[in-house]
Amino acid sequence: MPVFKAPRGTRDILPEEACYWDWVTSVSKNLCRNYGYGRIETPMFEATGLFSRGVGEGTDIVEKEMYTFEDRGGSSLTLRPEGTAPVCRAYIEHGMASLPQPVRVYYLAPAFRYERPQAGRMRQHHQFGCEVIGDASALIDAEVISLAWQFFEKLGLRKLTLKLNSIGCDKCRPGYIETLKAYYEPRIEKLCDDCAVRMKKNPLRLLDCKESACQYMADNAPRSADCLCPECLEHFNSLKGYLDLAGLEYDVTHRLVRGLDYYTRTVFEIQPESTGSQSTIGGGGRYDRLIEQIGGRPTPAIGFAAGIERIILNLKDQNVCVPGTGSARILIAHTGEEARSEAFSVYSALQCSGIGAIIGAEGKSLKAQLRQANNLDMKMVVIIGPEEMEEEAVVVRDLETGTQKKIDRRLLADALSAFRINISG
RNA sequence: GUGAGUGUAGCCCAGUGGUCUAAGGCGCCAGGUUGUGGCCCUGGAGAUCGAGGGUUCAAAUCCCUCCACUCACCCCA
Repeated sequence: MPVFKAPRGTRDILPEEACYWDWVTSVSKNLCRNYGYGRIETPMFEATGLFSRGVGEGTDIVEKEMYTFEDRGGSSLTLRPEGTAPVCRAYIEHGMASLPQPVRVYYLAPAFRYERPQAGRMRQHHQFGCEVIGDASALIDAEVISLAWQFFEKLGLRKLTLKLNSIGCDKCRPGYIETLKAYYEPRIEKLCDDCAVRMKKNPLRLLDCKESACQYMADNAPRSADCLCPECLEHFNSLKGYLDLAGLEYDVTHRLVRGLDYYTRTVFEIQPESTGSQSTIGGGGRYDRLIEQIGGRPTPAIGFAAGIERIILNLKDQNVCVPGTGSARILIAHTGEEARSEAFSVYSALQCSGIGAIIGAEGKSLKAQLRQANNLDMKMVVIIGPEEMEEEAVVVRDLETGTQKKIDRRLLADALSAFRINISG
């Protein structure tokens, strides 16, 4: 018999960790409601071409990280490696261009990338993301960035920094890349092996090399923000103005570039102080060309995504208290066959009136049932045995004080309320 | 895809060739109170020692391969 394990890079979310997931999802939903974002969920897989065209042929995601397979009908499909391209596909497919613009949506969804797993890096991970489609203004950039920041604030995460940059548009970026190449060309001998490859393949990525020799060169390299065309410069400046108005602190990090090809103008990342080598818990940027690249009319847009597993790592790291997951706090114990049936009736009645409870295990001693109640952190035990059957009564025992009293069966629901049972706590 | 480290019950771990039919702690189950939890005492269940192969009279222990986890690189959430 083979022993089955969760596949590499995947993880079970167990009940003991569920409170963190509930916390992250409830914060994100409440926040999005306040910001006027509607929920969207796209399929877990899409036509492969959506990603190769949208994310970019040359990116690591497309080149070596996608879960691509052929279905029985011969179509090439890919497990969603990121959330933005599918949302744009849905925007086009459902004619959302004819809704009032911009369209604001958010999602909570798994993403799949075939990578070497590490702490904070899974083959299946979950993202909270939001996208605003159909508005090119810097005001919307500021909105998305402040939503992202608020999200982490409300979660209770501290010691985060917001990194911001502008990488220009189709008009000014080619010129910037030439400037960058011209800067690196005479220094090519000093570059590390990886950077020699980047020089040819994706010069922008030269900027975020971690080799110390390259770092120095990157620090002193020409900055994209200094090479922006007038429109991009204006956009970047007004964004910074809005962020100042919102009281958001940001570091303009000229070496911030991102690994997906579709970004234009604004890019940003939110980084925790440090959790291993995973330095980003959320990031995003503007992607004004993506929608036309996948077949829509030219439509500006901006988005943001955060990794839920990484958020949870940081919540634990920072000892953030999250609300407990609501759970039954009453156990109905019973001894004897007759009492068992009665216990089940009581149990059903409580459930019907919305009072959470669990029923004691059949065939276990009263002692065992009480021990179980204690181990499960129950607040209250209702005891029904032959004696109570005789008297049409039940015993209600408060496990915290150790006191109990016998009451008339019909008064049970009232009595439980009188004990101020907190069934959610 | 590259490099390094680790792998003994649900969890933490002892054990570095024979005394290991693998020890201890937490947790779980049960008894001590034949209708009462927590503390205490006692007992029990639970391990093909990550998997497969090899060396040896003898392997948890040495060697090889694979798998997984962790860390770093790469990249990203």
